Amino acid sequence: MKTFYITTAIDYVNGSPHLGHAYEKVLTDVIARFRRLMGDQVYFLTGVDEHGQKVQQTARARGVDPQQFCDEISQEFRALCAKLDISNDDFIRTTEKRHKDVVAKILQQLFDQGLIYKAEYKGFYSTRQEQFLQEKDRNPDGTWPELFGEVTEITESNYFFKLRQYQDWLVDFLKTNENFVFPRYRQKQVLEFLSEPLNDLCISRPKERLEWGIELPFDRDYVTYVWFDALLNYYSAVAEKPGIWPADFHVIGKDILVPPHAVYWPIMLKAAGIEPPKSLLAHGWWSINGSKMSKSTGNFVDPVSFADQYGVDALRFFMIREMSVGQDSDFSIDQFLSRYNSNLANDLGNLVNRTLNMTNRFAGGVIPAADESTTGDEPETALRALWESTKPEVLSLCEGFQFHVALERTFAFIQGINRYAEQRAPWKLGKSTDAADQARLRTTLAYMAEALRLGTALLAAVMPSTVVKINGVLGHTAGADWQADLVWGDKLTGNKVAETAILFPRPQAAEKK
RNA sequence: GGGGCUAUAGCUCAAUGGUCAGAGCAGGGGACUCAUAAUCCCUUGGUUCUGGGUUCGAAUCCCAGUGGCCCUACCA
Repeated sequence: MKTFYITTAIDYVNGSPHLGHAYEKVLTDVIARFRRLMGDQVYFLTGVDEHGQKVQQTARARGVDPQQFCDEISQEFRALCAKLDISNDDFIRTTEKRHKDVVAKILQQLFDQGLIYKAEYKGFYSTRQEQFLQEKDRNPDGTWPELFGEVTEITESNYFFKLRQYQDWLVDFLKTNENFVFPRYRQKQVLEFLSEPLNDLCISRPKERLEWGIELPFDRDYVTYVWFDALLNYYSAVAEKPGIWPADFHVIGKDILVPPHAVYWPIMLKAAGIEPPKSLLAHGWWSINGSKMSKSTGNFVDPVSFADQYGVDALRFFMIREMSVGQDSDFSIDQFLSRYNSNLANDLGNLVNRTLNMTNRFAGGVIPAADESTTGDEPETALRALWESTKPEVLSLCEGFQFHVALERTFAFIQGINRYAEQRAPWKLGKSTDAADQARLRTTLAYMAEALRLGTALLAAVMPSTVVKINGVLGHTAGADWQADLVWGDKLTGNKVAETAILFPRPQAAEKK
């Protein structure tokens, strides 16, 4: 079986993690967990991009060595993964030897193949910003904006990769592989970009203006342009591990689809004789309270402290429930609390608690067997029917990355369990001594618990620790075969349940502590 | 300037060109008491951004606007 290989983009360590980083990790994690649950063998890679000009500049500004700076920020990203319950199998840093070796090897190979050549680049250079400027950077009157400081036209020798040579191949590749980019409509953007002739890609920076990078193996006066370096992480991480490459999905932000991932990357691989990835998944961006994320204006959410305050699974749930994959979405505390209270605290958390409480009160804390004389009745058949329609729908939605709708359907099922409880009213049945009522009571408690187990199982990819907790209070441990567990049965019969469980305390109450 | 996406109820989203555009939340009314003031039932609410067009039929397809987001290669 070929491994399902999925990656996030590697995060640039120029700054600390924010909500966008958290989302990408959680989204990728949900896909990875879902594939594992479906029986695939999964390899999940994430990591950090540590070279380049901004890292060098920021490290200098702080008066620390770039490597030391990278060590510190990289640790924050590792901590983010741990905090968010990300199930990555590997974490790559582009300053690691395993990565640098692969980059050097591929550069040398492309150079030997004659696909890299030296040429002069002429342009307007801003010393203050340490970068070449584009025509679009100019003021309308032709002058350069103040932030660039002194701008001079200079000529610089650099190495170029023959990108253009592969343009026709790439267009053909994209037309043959219509599902290369998800969502599909984004592939149009790539093809539109390719309707103009590509320029060859400058893949070097002279050391006089940038030292913090991977040295070109064929010219030690230069370091590698950071995109060329960074993209190779997906391959370098698994170059020594057979059976993993090619990647099934690179999960990335929509901002880095064109040109790096959809143009540079497939061409780099093609040129090096390596199979291209199977697909790219481009997700949208979060705004915060309706406007762009910005640290300087304080419009910023720290995912780690947010998770500390409200719970990791609550944050994971919100991000996946709220965002339609590929589209943008807005993050606000009001919307978060609305989802938290209605779905997590009221629908699910309260259902867990009332199920436990009634089982304790009316059945001595042991989940009874459903009584066969009643399982053909309308409330029971309706609940089972709801499950039978919910399950395939949710699985199919998850296969298509429609996780936000899948969660909506899952919670509709959970609401169905609450509705079932109201119909049967076990608190009334419990007061009756009639044998038929006692039979209905046993069935009701059994059905509530079983339905809860099943509904919870559908949340396994999104809220892993919540699932363990709910199973725990039901005296249950999920089996190795998830799909086999998604079958209505009597797995819980005879289990001793916990006394009580407040899984999602109301935030107001939590704050009073 | 060029390109891609997007706009549906107060909010977040659904709706292979085909019944009266549907859900959840919020709002209003009622019921219930096992439960985290919870749950359940009923219910208000739409010029599908605007203007044209194609079609027997358009939220959906085409054209033009408007707002938002992103890209437009050497910052990543």
